[in-house]
Amino acid sequence: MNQTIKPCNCKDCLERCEFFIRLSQEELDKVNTLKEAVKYRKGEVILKKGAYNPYLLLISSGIVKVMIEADNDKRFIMELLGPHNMITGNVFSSNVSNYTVVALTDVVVCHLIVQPFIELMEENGRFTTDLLKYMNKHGSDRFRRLKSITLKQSRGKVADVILYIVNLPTGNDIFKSLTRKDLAEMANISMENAIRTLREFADEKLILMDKKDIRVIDSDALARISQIG
Amino acid sequence: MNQTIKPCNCKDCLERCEFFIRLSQEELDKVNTLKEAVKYRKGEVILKKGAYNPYLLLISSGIVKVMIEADNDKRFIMELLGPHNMITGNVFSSNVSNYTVVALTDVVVCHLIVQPFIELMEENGRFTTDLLKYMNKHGSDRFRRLKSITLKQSRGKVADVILYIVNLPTGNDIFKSLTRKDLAEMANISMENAIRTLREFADEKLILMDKKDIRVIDSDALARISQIG
DNA sequence: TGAATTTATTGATTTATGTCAGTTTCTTTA
DNA sequence: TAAAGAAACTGACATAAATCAATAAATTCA
Repeated sequence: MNQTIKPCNCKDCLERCEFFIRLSQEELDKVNTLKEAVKYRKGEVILKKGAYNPYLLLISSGIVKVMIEADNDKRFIMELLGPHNMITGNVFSSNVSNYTVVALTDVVVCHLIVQPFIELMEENGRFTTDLLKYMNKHGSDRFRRLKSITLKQSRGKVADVILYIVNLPTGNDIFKSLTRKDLAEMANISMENAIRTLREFADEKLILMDKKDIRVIDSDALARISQIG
Repeated sequence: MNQTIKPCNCKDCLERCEFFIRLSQEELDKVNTLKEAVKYRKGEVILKKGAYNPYLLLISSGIVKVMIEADNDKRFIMELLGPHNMITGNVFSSNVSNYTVVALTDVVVCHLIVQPFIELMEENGRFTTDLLKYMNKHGSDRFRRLKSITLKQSRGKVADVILYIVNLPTGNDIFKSLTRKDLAEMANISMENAIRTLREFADEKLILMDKKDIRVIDSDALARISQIG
């Protein structure tokens, strides 16, 4: 079962988030009192679409996948997030989550209740502006993903997923936590198609596959495949 | 050629945007001095992906389509926006646009230069919070679109596009401004596929097609098709 | 450790959807 | 108003990618 620790034991998790720098110590202390840390084991659901969720989720440690789900069990993984990222989702416009968050590794998530947070935002424009910029930047990443999904075919999509993952701050070893199904759901193609495309890339010596581990050999070639779609 | 009118002649275009309500008259006046209105004719490009763009775009009148483009000429129309909507895009994190905006009808767009705007945001947390909520709400719409594109097949996608359009504030008559290619690019399928699917819906008496005009007859059935994907 | 379960892989087949080519219908404008 | 061009449509065909089925490999855990 998940363990709730309160107050949060990750004292620096706010300071580590880029958009909290404009808060005074006093404000930081206030936010800290709102925090509630929860541990999740690999594979556990952190947040389910349709669930009541008035929280901002601050990843303290570990990696999560953020995805959308259909009523059949089709899924699309929008993004992977590691430490010091915040999942805002639709919490500023609704208390019902429209996405699902699952732990890819053991994870500690700090929950920040949104209402007092909004009060802080209203009081401190600099902070809110930084937050908005932060969200905007992440929007650009999602934009690139959207472009991949809507405008490319399998090879381009899989190349993009590989490049997306190796460029994450947490980097290369994330592959060990991802199943083939995960990769397929990131590329929005079938698992078999993903496997075959990875095999192709390996045969073409663009990547090296060892069990789940994937290492990029020819980054330029992957970028070219991404480019042509 | 486009006509630049400065200062902007649409005095109320700020007041009409929901997120400007928390500005004082003084602040509003300040923003008004930053505004530059530009007229575009139907079909003209308002903003091109890759172009330098340090502006927030405020739609004063008319309808625009916001889309992403590949290097080949494949396109995906993300959203349609009408009067009193603001296109923020990625302007808070980059001055190079990653999307293209095209006028679907004759359009007047107010350009707001971003830097002084950001200063205002930093000074007025209430305003910035409202703006962020506004963006978040629009994010939810995009979310629904993403869900449609990634998890459904043609019939579900086309049903979603129809429902999306008829639920826009500007409503039903937008269809008159949209080509079959536009509808296809909204559903992210080929034009021929879109045409055939629309024909199906018409044969099944779910919609009524008269030239470009589309009228929904059986909204529930469309919702059901949307539901099952 | 070994049985059970999940995950990965491969080949065969089907299918949804895209592409192409030709025709008709609209729209524009000279 | 006629001619030219663009958009809409239709049918035939090609193909990328999904699905199905069967096997192999890896993990889990009792």
